[in-house]
Amino acid sequence: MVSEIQNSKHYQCPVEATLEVIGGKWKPIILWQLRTEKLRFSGLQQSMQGISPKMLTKQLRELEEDGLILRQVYPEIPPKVEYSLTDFGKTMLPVLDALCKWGNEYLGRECALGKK
Amino acid sequence: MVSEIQNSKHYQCPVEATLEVIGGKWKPIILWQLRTEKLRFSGLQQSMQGISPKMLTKQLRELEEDGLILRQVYPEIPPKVEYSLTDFGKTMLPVLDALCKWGNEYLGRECALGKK
DNA sequence: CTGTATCCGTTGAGATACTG
DNA sequence: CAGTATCTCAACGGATACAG
Repeated sequence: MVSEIQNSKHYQCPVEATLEVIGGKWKPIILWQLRTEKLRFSGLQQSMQGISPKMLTKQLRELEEDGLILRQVYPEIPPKVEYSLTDFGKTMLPVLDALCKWGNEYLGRECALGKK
Repeated sequence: MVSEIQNSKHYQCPVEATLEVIGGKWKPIILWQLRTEKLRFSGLQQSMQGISPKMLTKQLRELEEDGLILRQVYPEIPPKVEYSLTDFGKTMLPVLDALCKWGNEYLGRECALGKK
């Protein structure tokens, strides 16, 4: 998918490419939740009030294809799957941080990633 | 609109609020184009290959409502309208820059806002 | 020149029920 | 538990024609 973006599209500005990867309603939140800890499917679902399993699956698959998150399947009964950020995924934490900080000024609230 | 966002929604993370303002297919590009110069409606349309007037109008109105851009109407015939970033709008240039830089690494290309 | 109005297809996204 | 499958509605977004 990364290669598809590189090959098939041309952008006015790389911002577009970035937003194609981390944009949308749910992806930023998923990445946000994973910034500090591994989470299971059900854990993510609880963290994100209101997302349907269909949507969550879709977003997770796309993030996985783009190499931002890792999906670890434990072959147990009942099944267990853990999601975490890859090293590549971690490279965009500063970007999320920037978005977060601007949102704070905009909303006048505090940000969990906080001071650094 | 800003107040609507502040009042009616609650976010898991301020990132959501930020993306609600600068997200989408066209807004980042509009802001990008306006980062260095005032532009007229037709100028923006040319800069952004393929956008329909309807879409451009809609995005511009929303950015204006959110206080990011200024719309200056010159009461002439033929009409002339110039769009520019407000001071508030300029506060998100660093954010766009962060998105841009990550896109560059991701795409391996250069960014127009450049080194700083 | 700067938009509106209309039509239309595609994608996003929620609700719900169900499966291995 | 971790998803799929299906249905549904709304929002996004393109094309085009037209108006002040």
